[in-house]
Amino acid sequence: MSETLDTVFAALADPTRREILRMLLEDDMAVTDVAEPFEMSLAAISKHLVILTRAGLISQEKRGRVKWCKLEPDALRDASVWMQGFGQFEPVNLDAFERFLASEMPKQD
Amino acid sequence: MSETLDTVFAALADPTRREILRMLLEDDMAVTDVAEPFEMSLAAISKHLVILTRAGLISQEKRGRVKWCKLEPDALRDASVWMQGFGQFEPVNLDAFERFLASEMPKQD
DNA sequence: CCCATATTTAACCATCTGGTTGACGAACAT
DNA sequence: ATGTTCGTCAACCAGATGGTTAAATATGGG
Repeated sequence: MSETLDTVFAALADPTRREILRMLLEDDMAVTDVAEPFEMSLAAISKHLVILTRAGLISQEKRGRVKWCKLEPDALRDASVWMQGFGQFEPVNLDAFERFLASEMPKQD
Repeated sequence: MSETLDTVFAALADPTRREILRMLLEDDMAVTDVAEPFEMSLAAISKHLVILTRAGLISQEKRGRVKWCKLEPDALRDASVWMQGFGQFEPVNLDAFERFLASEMPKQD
């Protein structure tokens, strides 16, 4: 059903990949620049970027020789929604959903 | 840094474990009852429960022969906070919410 | 064309994962 | 005491994961 959650959560389960996402939060980056602060090969980083891309968490666009990596935070939405379902512990009934909705609605911007 | 995020996200990256959490949202359950709806061995479910326990997402308490599993939704807080750092995706829209609802419904076909 | 830069691919390796079956221990019931 | 139910443990397996190095594939610049 939601293979997306599988791949998103799996992608987030690695500290290197979370750090990459954090870096991309500041700005788009070329693959080489993403790799620079890590003490691992460029090939390893390239693999991590593939995993992040397949999870939809980043997108990559090639301009010339350089492939730019861009954060795609929308991909976190489903996962975030799933997790927030557990924030309202207690019942799983519609009341909880309504409270959830009510608490989210005003923040529409 | 936070090994916790590793284990929490890794625990969430499996559909069986997410379904177990969903079941526990309704009520505490014995291990055997957790395993019942799944088409896999009790031993396999037992392993999944260990992973969820180590991630802090559930707790287990033995009363007599029966080991009860209890959801610990607080463990999701750190992960949730981390994700909200990417909060460019503004809150939850109804579309996403409907998907959440659907995921909470008992499986059909 | 030749060379350097940017990135991926290929082959390999060690370890982790998710599943199996079967044996085991612990707690109850009769 | 014997057996049954509950759950874990041990050994095993196939496949995924995270890393390596070395070769290959663009692309851009003298």
